[in-house]
Amino acid sequence: MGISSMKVHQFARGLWEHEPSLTLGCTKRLRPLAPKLANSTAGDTTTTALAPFDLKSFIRPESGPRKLGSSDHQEKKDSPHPQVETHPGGTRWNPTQEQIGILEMLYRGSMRTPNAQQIEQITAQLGKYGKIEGKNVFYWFQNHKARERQKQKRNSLGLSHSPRTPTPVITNLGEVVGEREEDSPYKRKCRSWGFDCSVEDSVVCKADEVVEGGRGRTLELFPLHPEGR
Amino acid sequence: MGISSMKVHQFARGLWEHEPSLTLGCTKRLRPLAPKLANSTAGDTTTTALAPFDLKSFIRPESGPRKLGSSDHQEKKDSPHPQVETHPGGTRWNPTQEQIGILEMLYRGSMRTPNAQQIEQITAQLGKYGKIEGKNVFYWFQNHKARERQKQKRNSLGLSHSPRTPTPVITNLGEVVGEREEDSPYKRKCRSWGFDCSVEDSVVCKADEVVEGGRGRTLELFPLHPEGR
DNA sequence: GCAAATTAATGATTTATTCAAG
DNA sequence: CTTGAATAAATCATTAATTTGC
Repeated sequence: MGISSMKVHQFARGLWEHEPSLTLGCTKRLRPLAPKLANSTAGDTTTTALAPFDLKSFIRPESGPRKLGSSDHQEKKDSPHPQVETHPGGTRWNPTQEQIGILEMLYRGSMRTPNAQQIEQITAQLGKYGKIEGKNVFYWFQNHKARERQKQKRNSLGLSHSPRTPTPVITNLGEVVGEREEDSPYKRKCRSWGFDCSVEDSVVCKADEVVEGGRGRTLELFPLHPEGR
Repeated sequence: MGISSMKVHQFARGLWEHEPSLTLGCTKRLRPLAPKLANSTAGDTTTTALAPFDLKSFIRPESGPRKLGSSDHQEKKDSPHPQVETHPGGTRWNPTQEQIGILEMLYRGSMRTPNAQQIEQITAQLGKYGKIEGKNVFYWFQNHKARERQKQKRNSLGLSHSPRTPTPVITNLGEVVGEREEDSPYKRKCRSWGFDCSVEDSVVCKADEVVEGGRGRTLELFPLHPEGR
């Protein structure tokens, strides 16, 4: 019984994003919105100041206590020293253009499900352009692949290439065909999970260390795999 | 099935070797207007040595697990039939009675989706009874939960109405939407990937070290693939 | 001109399926 | 057949471009 409903949830905060001081604020990524092109931003207004602390973050999700009946021991996740929270918990990866560019390039190059080793290296490389972890790379490929697929499906479906057919027929119930993409689905299994570099804090991943420093032994992670042999 | 992927993306490989002049296609997030990427983060140190980004390294010619003598190409992951034979030696986890017993106990104790830390500890404990890895624990819970659920579903279905039928809501797609199990389904998010114990090769995870050594923070995980061994 | 409200995009998780070892 | 392993689909959750109101 433990209980302890301590929420493991801590406050999020995007810290690493220091000020946008000079230059214009176009550092940011693109708009997630509709693909319309319109440049905005531009550098005139000095305002770029991003929101101070705005945040609806106040809306804290209130994550429920994950009750685990696990026996004994509760975590001691909280930090004794309230430092700037550098904790991973709340902030999600926010890829830079360089990172996205590289990932897309790899994707176009037919990479779909990189293995641990590849992820490790990609992460190391991308780490040069901004904070990033292996899981981000892993997820990126998963999501990109999936969304690319659904986009294509949607296209082939509703919009057969009829020059002018304003009324794309929407499939009733029949789902789309189930053909498996050539590049993807279920084909071979066997993959071992890996381990890997420990990127920490708000510090950017140091590629070099990660890649080369094999000696320190990397910590591993969870679904991990030993096998190296 | 099969079929062929005639088109190969090999050419892509060459692509990767290009320099960082990448084009960064603005497929999505990128915006044509964006003044190139270099500005990574603006104001901070521009030092940047920005690495050149050589993807070549990703495709590491062969570094992986040494697969003795087998010379194969690692390129084109697209291969229709990647004969990635798994490991000849049989590698899948073969749980012992004690391990299963403990896992089931935990399951009955309401544990469904242990987080990294928990997995870490469980693994450590179970490691006392036989070789095991974090991923095994992870998968066990996933599978057990899923199968337990489908078993129940099957029962309630074939068994006509049970004492109390929740009357599941069915969507037009035929999907059942009604209530989600109280246990698990999609409700809370937030889990941290984890990190974790460093299991060394074939060595069993040492609980003590793992548990206490907790300095790890966020590590990550991902799949890796052994290419055979 | 700015900032809250909208909204599309997409990062992160969980569940459903499928494959395959034993 | 049972079940460990792995991938794809569905979903949740957060971010940032765009809209809207002042």
